[in-house]
Amino acid sequence: MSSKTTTKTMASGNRRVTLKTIAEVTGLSLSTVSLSLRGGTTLKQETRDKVNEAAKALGYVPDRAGVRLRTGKTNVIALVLDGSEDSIDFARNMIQGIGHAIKGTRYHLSVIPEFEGQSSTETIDYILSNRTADGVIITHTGPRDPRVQMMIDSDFPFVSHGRTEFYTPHAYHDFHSEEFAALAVKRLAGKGCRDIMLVIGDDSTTNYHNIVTSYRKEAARAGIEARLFEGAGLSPAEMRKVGLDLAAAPNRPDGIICDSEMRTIALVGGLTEGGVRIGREVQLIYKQTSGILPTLFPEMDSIREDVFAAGGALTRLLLRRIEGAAVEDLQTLDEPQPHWRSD
Amino acid sequence: MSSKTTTKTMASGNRRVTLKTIAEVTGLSLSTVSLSLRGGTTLKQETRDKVNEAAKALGYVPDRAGVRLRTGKTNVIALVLDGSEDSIDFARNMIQGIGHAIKGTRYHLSVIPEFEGQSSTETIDYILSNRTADGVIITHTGPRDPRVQMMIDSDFPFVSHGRTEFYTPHAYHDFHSEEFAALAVKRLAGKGCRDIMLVIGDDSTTNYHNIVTSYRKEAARAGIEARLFEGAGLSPAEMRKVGLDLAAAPNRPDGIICDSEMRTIALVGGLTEGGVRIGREVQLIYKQTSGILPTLFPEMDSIREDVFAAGGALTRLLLRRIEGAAVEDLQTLDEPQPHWRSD
DNA sequence: CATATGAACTGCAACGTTGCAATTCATAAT
DNA sequence: ATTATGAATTGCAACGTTGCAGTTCATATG
Repeated sequence: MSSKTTTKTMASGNRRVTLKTIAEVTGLSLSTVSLSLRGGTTLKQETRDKVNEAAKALGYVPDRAGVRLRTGKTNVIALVLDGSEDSIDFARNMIQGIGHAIKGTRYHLSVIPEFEGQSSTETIDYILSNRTADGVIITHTGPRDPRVQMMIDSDFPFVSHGRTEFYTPHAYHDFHSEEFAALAVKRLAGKGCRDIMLVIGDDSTTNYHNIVTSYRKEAARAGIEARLFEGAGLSPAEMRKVGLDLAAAPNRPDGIICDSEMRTIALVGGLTEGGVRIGREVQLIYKQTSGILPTLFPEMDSIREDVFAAGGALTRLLLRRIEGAAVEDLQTLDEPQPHWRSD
Repeated sequence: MSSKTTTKTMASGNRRVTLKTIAEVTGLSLSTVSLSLRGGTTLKQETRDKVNEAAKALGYVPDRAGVRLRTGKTNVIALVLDGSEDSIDFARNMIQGIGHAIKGTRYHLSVIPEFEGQSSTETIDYILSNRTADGVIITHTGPRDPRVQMMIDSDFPFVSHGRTEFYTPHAYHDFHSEEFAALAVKRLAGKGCRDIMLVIGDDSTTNYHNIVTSYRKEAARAGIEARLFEGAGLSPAEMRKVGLDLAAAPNRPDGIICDSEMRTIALVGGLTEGGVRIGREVQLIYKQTSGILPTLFPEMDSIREDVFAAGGALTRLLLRRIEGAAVEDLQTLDEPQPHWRSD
């Protein structure tokens, strides 16, 4: 009953519109139509116009299976989705970013979730041997990430959210973690902290090493104590307990840097329960990615990574890679965006 | 140098393994191989064994494009991902649930993100006219959801996370919101509340109506005041302000039910800032889906929906629907799981 | 007038799969 | 020995696309 009807839906006797349909309508051969639609320059303008008009009028969209069978091109990009909970709403932001970037292209997004501790080389192996996508996006890379190795070896297009330490270069778009750590340390030092602590997670990632190295260097330069707390395997409840214990500890640090939203929430919960006021007894800077934390802790300093934008950037790099661009031109770093509160 | 090498990778001269390869190896015809692999019962056991062995040894996997072109079956299920931020990590949980359920099947998951306010009928229209998936999962349905209407009309397999009010039945797996509201009201009444408030979002969803109706009914039964606060369009910061104002309001409710994690965080932030202690001056019950809130507010009552499980349930329903099961058998409700704290 | 040139278009095969119609071949019935 | 029966297997066409090798046909060249 709605007056808003889909314009695309044709009269009635619906059969799929294929090249053949257009050929019949225009009176041209199938080959000509195909050629024309792909921009064959040997065709005369009149013919090309005729084909284009017919294609548009009929709502022609190339059949993915046909194209794929013939050319091997899947027009699919695959996102291998890490199970990590560190960054809140990481999946949604990343996927929306990708979705936004492929809008208007022929690409579809296939998502392959990974589960805790599962070896994701299987996933890559599957994609590689079944050519199930034209390119892959992976996240949370390690220094010698076996997935990266596999894809380099078989010269398969991919981008990583995260760097590696391979000699052979590859496409990536990464958060500038070194800069993150440096900014955070400087800020804490500037606020007068003398004994700071970095609460950090998964030591298997390149990110971990980048942050830690930069953290130590910058703290040394500022001449302040730099401790490390490895929160990797801890559950949120355990992390909360850490905060609580820290609140009561005699040698409590006067500044904390936290690289994960999940751990920030848990830690702050514990500290607060222990009577410590963030911004007073302890300074805290966290890495912010989701918009939830600023609502929760509007008065806290943070440094932001825009995951939506990262998804877009990764996708654009990948598409260029698929089109054959040199990997050296496909490496970008995302500058951390500090959000300092009242000074 | 790792000793763990992929077993699948064949000797060297790599060409894709197709039916033809198996035919050559076994000395059978292509048709026989195809028939056998699909379990042709007219073949003699010896032949079938031979084919199966060869297929396994060669690591045969049917080519998706070939199958799709021939049969029209895409072996893809599409998730239309709502942009809503209400439930934290909804996307990840849902996708992992789906991923878990399709593990071992031939299905891939294609994710189509939606953006704020965008009409998602286009998305459905695209899937429908290009047969780009065998089935669709949609979420956050409205009572007369046009997407549902479209898919019913074209008899296309789908499941929704959320019910509708159409006369024609369709497959769904939904959270039992009525039960959620009833449980929450009873709990608050049991704690002595006389004037409660439901903070709720998007009034375009069926869920909204189900909750509100049940909420009112149950409050009436308990003989207590039942207010409604529509938090739909509000940003987290605005929601926080609402909490702050509420803290200072003379007629502040003594119990609050919140249907969204995002709004819970913001509201509690505001209330707390305003000096109100949750569980003392005000009772609060929220809908919990992510594991973050219990860490943040360990002492607060909540009612849980397991989104991971929902993803799995939706997928199983959808696959049965694709296989032709009657929609009447594909409607399930997920019982809310109350988590009451210290009494 | 015969032939070369080139512009504009077309036929055909192939990608990997499936399902029907047809074929082979041994055995049983006449 | 011929034919019918049926079990086991195979050939062929088709799904929609692309790209190469032609073909057609008008015009230019000798």
